[in-house]
Amino acid sequence: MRIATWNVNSLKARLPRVEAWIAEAAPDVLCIQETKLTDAKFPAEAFSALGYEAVHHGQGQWNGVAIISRVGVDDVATGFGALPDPYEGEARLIAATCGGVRFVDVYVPNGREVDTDHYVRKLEWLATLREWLQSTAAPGDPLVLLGDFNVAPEDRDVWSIDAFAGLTHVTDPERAAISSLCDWGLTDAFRRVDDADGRFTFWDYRNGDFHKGRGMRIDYLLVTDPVLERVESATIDRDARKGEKPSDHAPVVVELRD
DNA sequence: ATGGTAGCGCTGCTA
Repeated sequence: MRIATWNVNSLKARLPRVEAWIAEAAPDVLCIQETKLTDAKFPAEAFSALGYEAVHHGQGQWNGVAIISRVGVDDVATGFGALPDPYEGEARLIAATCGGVRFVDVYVPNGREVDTDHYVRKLEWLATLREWLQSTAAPGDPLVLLGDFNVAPEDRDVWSIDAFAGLTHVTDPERAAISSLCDWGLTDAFRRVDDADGRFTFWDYRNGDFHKGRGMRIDYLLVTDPVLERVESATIDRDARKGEKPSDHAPVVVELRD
């Protein structure tokens, strides 16, 4: 089974690129973030034309997450259920079971600047995610928590740690929140098979960052042990960041043995 | 080169 995560930065602006990528990469399950659409405007028929079922959780203008699958979409859930959401009203989580694996697709809040209200609520959102996970799933389940985490787990996951001094995405509390998720029973599937530096999934549109190699690895797939033992390969599709109207993120693809 | 990009939606916010 081939699974992928991709922050598309507006599905309206990116639909032609997403359709082309699906046709070429042929994922079984693609989880996307930042659709920036209402549910009413989600182009489900574009995906059914390619042989995929899709479920979407959106609000319009900002955020929005979707799961696109050709191996079924069952038991769909959105948001944190009964738990209070520090970003109430923002569409940042959708979960579904596809091909026997539970997928939890997240768009973690950016946090803007350290020690602001947004940053504090980002940490609370991640703590809530851990609590929600613990109350709705077990580490022995085949599960993938994937998406745009807006946290670079290690110094080598940014192009220059010095350039990030005092900024969000690399602070100890943010990294501790990701570690806490992993402590529950998750492992970074990409790092399991690729230990190299300079592996990035996001490059800011500004300053020509992509062409200068100034990126960050903030999109990943955290998997439980039953999925980890099936991981065959993990790649970042940098080509998807090139060409006409690219997203500022590249897709991350993980191949699982059957 | 002391500014640069992109998307949303129409003024300035978000990333």
